[in-house]
Amino acid sequence: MRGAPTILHLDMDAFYASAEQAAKPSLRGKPVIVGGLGPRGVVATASYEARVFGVHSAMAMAQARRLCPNAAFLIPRFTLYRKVSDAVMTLLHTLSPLVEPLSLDEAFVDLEAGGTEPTIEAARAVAERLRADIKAVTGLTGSVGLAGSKMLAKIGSEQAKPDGLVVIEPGTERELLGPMSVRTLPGVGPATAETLRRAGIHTVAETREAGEAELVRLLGRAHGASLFLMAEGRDERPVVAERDAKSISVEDTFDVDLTDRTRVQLEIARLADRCVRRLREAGRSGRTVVIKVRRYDFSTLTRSETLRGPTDDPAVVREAAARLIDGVETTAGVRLLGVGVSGLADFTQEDLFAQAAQAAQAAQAAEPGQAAQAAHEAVGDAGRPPGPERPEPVGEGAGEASEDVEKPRRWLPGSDVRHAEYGAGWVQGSGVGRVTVRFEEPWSPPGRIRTFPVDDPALQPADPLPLLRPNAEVEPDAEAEPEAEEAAGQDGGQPVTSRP
DNA sequence: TCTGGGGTCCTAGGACCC
DNA sequence: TCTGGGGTCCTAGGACCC
Repeated sequence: MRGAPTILHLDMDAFYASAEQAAKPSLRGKPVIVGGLGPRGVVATASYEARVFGVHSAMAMAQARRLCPNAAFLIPRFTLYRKVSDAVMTLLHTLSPLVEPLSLDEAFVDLEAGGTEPTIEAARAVAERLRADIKAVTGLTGSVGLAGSKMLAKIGSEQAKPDGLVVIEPGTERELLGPMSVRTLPGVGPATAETLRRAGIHTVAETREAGEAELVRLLGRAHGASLFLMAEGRDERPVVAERDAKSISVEDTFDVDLTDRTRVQLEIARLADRCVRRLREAGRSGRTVVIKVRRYDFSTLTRSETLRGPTDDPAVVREAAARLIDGVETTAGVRLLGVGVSGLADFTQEDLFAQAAQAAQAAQAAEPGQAAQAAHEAVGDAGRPPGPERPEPVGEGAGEASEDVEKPRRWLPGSDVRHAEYGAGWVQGSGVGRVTVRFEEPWSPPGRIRTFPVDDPALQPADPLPLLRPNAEVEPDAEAEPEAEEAAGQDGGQPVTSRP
């Protein structure tokens, strides 16, 4: 707890939906729903106009369509969101070296570590300027909470939404928290809330009154103790700059349950390859391979296998995943499959080579019986030596030949296109051999719709346009804050993203 | 047309070791 | 042969978060 509100929490407002409205002038002021568009999709973000109809994150897309049939339904465009996010995070780093991102659209900043004077006035001034800079650099709005702890800063930004700033003055925390729902506290989800409700605990004040011993009895050691501290407004968790990932995983939900065993095995192999691709992009390797299976009835199980040493070899991960799925009954139907890797190490391929040699030495030094055992463990059931043997390119040729086959182009609603004659636009919808495109740019007036055959060669997929017109004057408080200007103009004053 | 995808942390039991 | 106690690793599941 601090005497001054120098912990800042930033939360961008309806981030994905707002980015889409900024990119697509015809959608401004209208309900926009971003999420999975398949039969089993869920809502990722709903614009405020759509929330009026009761649509919210994590809702089944089918229900969202019933509640708000006239909304624009769009697939997420993570490339765009990541670029906007990078620009925002760059602004945050001008405030302090201690920036802790929680997701693409959310972060904590320790202003005191960045040299902001520890007073309400100074913190408020920094936050107001940040909000203005975010607006200038991205065209989007973010809400900010300022408080003496992470928990209160986050509660503040929630109260500030949309497009606001709330300062929670140190000393007022207990009074503020008392009447709030216990669901407000971090770590209290549906299950914990239900446990507490059965014990007659609904508010933060009641949580406090229950006492630590009672909370520990109800919720277990760690959870009970931390909940009691939070309820008292005591939160000493420091802002920590980004930590290394501890696991990497990929998963797919299928439009129709899988029952064919061979298909299940094929999908597991593809997922393993995708997972390793991500692992390698991150420059990491992993030691424990996990598969996840969600069955037709939504029951979910995981199976894992820990290797002798870390690997980033697609064949090794594929084979481990294959062994694991072998032990899982799937005949009744599978709706989701996943493959993940944990126990991550920073090793690159070369490091692993040295490590494998070391492991071999260690095995030799051990008693013969143990060495045999160690070798067996390292190899699993596949009869292969430990370590990063048989390096192999991931991707093409890595058991995914079918992906190279020319597929019919799919025009997903919301995706960017470019037409040889009409220029930049986005897919509004498609069906029965036709695709409808609206031609507009983020800085143009709302544009017109045209329809083409899906295989029209003049129509091509495109990269997202920047949200603000390239080379537009961007002056986030230029004279007062040269650092912010630099952040805004990484590529010569062009904000957020660049045109292909 | 019920329920995504990517993560983190905690718990608990058994193996194994000292 | 009536029987410890702690520490770590592994596996599986569950709650929670965005």
